[in-house]
Amino acid sequence: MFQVKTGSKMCMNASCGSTSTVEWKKGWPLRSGALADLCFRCGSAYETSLFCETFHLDQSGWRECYLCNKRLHCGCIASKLVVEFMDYGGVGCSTCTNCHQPNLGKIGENPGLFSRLPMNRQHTNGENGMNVGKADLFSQPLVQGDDKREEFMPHRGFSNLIKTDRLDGGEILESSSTPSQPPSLNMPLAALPYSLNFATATKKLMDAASQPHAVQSSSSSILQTPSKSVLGTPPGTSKSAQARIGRPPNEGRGRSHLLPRYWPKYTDKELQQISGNLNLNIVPLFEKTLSASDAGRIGRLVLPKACAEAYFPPISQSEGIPLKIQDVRGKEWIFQFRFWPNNNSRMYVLEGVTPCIQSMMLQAGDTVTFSRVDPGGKLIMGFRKATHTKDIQGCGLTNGTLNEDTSSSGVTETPTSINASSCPSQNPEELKGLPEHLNSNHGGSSLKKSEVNGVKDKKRTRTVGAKSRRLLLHSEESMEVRITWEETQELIRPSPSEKPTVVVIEEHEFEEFYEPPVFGKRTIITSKPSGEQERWASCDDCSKWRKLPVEALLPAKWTCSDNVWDESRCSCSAPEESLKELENVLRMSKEYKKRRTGVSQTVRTEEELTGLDALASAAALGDTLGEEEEPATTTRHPRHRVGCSCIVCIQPPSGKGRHNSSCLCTVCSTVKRRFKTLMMRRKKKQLEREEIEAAAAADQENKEDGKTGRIDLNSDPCNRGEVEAVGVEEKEESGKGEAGECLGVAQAGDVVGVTELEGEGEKIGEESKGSKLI
DNA sequence: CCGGTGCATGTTCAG
DNA sequence: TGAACATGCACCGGT
Repeated sequence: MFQVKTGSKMCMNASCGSTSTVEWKKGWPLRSGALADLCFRCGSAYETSLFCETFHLDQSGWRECYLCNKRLHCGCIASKLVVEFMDYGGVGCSTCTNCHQPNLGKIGENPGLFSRLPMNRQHTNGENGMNVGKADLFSQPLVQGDDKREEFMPHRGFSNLIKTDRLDGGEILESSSTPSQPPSLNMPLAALPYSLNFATATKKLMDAASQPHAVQSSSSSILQTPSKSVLGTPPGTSKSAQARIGRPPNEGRGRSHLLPRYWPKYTDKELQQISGNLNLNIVPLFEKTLSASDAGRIGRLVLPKACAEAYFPPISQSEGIPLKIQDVRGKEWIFQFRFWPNNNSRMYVLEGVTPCIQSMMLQAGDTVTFSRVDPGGKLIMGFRKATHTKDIQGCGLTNGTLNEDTSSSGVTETPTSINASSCPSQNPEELKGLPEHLNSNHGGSSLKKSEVNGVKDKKRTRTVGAKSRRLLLHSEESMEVRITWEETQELIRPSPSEKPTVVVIEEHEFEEFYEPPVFGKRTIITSKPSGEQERWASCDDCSKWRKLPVEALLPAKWTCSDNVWDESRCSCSAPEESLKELENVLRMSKEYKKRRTGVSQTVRTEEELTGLDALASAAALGDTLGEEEEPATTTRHPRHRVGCSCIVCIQPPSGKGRHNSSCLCTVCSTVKRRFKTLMMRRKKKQLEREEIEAAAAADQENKEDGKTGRIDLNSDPCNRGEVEAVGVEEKEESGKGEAGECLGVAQAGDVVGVTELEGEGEKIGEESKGSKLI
């Protein structure tokens, strides 16, 4: 049940360097794949890769919080230092099962590994028996009142640890709870699952950073940790703030150690941005480049086994558990975290990720990042968009290999660093965006580019290899990248200096330009309930959305620094607009895209949208867009979305946004015109039907009278009339459709304020033109 | 028939 | 060589 093994390994602490005999325990009820060893000489923590095979707790077991390592916040010793972990949703610990006090608090209040020494001494077992924290306290699944814990403290040789100044609890607490701690300081801690030993890890990093020989050690993962100067430098002021540095696990190549490609590669700036956006302290855990399968519709994201076992809650059942993960915008998602048996092993997946992936507009090749919020332990999911291949291929530093980097996570995209670094013709300013290890001019690193993060490029990009790349290009999702001519039309703008010559052809006015058109930036126009319109554009550097005047016309390449309309947001460092507004814009962007795709696939092939559909689109669009806080679904029917033409969704809106009956806006006039035409058509049809019926009756009467003609028993005069009427209708319809007549049913005045995406006004018009009558 | 689910299999790569 | 992972595919249930 409980095993203790001893072994020998090199202490990672460069200042120690001893080949210590360490002791580790197999079978922590915490995480598989991550155990802590302690160097006998210096006390540095090891991370070993033993898999928890001895026993495996299910989620009903007793343990400490896997996320935040918190326990005993209530200070209730009688609770055996155990709390019941009730919520796997990323929330963290629940309440002490003994005193029922909430088990939430700040790290500083949390008795950490060594800060519990006074308490541990209560459990000290003999001269050398020492409680080293988790290893002792949670080596067994205990139930309340279980005192067997004392039997599982067979540690020997730890006495000197207690005496070590390094392991002073107060010092640890201070270092691990310092509020001003820069985010990067946490990164290496993240490599320690459960932040096992905050103090020693921090100390080790500091020691390593201060000792040149440690940095030179190619085998040490400390190589990739941020330098001391970086740690102490406010984000954004250091060139390293832009450095995308992989933060590796603490040590070694054990079986369950994270491969370098999963090391979180946040720049400090990104981390700061995320932390700022969420106002939280973010601890990067790992990241994964999306495969075609991950980004596909199947909605399953394959998790690296080691990462899943190291950072996600342990699961014993294949069905897994629901896992709550928050995205960088603060939206919470619940995924099913589960596994499949696979070759005597496990394959971990997150199920139900499609909506999240789509909301982030991710594709195969993009990267999702997983972080943890400390304190609290909430899981955060971010992302980084892959850059265009063309931006990288042929550029010197990356040697033509496909680099997954990067414009980054959601609201905090910073593509410039790697983009810039990829191009040989850089000025010194641009070089500031280089990761330190890529830029030999800074920091004196002599690493070759192919050895970035201690791993060859091909390894980093393995998951987007030739096969994946092919899939990437031809996957259905990626087809959206292929911009259509119709879409291109929207981006084309007359040359700014050009004045059009108006030519009238068959009573239609055309603008002629002699200069070739220029491409503009795609933007989104929204409307407030008041009717005021706003234009939104995404910065090409940081991808933040900026609110602009509706009359603003942007060049193809536009960044925050070009934002002459809003001085407070003319820099990429400026925060984005409110979340609500952004959600609205992003939703519209998505819907816009969807609508465009849908339109190109349906309307283009056949004018299937009826006048009612077009009307419903207009109504639903207006309804949705007119109300800023409305979700993507219509308020009428949660399952229906913009454009839905069902009877529910086309109901006239009520309350806010309703147009006055005298309104003469485009939509209202269209509705009125349709209504008028419809009434005329109905009247006409009725007349025709009456005429046909009368004719049929007369004909039958004649036949009966003459008794010479045969009666067609299969003929239904009414139906025949109906068919003929439909025929007439269709004929008439096509004619009117070509003439641009818009018909439909709706009550005039029932249309809400309509907000147009750029070009949508024409789009609706086009739909109407091609629409059939009802 | 279609989409979801669970598992199997082929490929890649680290040890 | 075996573990990890990407993806194919059979099965099953719902429509």
